Amino acid sequence: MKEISNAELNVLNVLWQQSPISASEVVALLTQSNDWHEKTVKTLLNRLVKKQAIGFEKQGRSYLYHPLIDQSDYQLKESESFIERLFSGRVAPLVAGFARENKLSAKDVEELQQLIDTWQKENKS
Amino acid sequence: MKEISNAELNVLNVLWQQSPISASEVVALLTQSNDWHEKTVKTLLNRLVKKQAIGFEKQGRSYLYHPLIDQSDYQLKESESFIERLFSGRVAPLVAGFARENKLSAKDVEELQQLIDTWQKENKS
DNA sequence: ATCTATTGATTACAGTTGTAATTTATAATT
DNA sequence: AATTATAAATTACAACTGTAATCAATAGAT
Repeated sequence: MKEISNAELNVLNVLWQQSPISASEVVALLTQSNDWHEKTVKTLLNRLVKKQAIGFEKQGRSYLYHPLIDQSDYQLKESESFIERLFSGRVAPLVAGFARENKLSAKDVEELQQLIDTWQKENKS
Repeated sequence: MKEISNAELNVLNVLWQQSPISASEVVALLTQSNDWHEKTVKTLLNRLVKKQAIGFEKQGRSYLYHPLIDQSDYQLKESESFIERLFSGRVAPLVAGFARENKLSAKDVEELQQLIDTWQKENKS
């Protein structure tokens, strides 16, 4: 599938949070948070449709949009390629950067500990 | 600073591993690994110079290039923006994806545990 | 001294992206 | 029915990207 640009991802993020959703609602959310013009949001919706990242159903005069790609799948694929490009494939150094800059929340740490515990249980040699 | 494109990052990664380094060496490495034409690599070197991401010194007929931006700084800034865009700023879900797909190495896990321990020591309320 | 090969500089060119404005179709209003 | 407002579709346009080819300068070879 075609790459999703940064601006487009903002739109997709909205649909992942709430869907189906009308163009006007997306516009309302994004003109606010991103200070975008209505036309800009419409363009991005169109491009996402062309890229087959989202779909829609006619709802009278307007459309109701919904994602066609799964958020987890997308997150995983992008994470892998990001980590590969910037960290030669290893994830710990990324987390180390966050730790160094105090960007880890207590919740993050708790979840990470949980992941590690599970991993170790499963990989008990 | 100007954004560094994907293709450019490949070049920068080479300089972060070895520097100073001549154009011909960079070309040798990247034509191999990335199947790029020599001219392509030269273009990318030029663009990185224009973006002030790398610099060079004349070495007779040719140049010796070196990075001007710090790899750790770059990694951190990009990681933060990536995590923000895809995971609303939380890093644990990214690691969870890696765990789920068995992309965590033993070394990763060990380092993560170390990070957590340190974090907890420092955040002992 | 002239020709040639090499290296850096400039130019090319189509596709993508950010950021809309314009056009067209249609639903609502007068 | 004619006019207006609204939503979607099409068009715009410059900057950035990927991917080179061509041009220009200069160091070596003859």
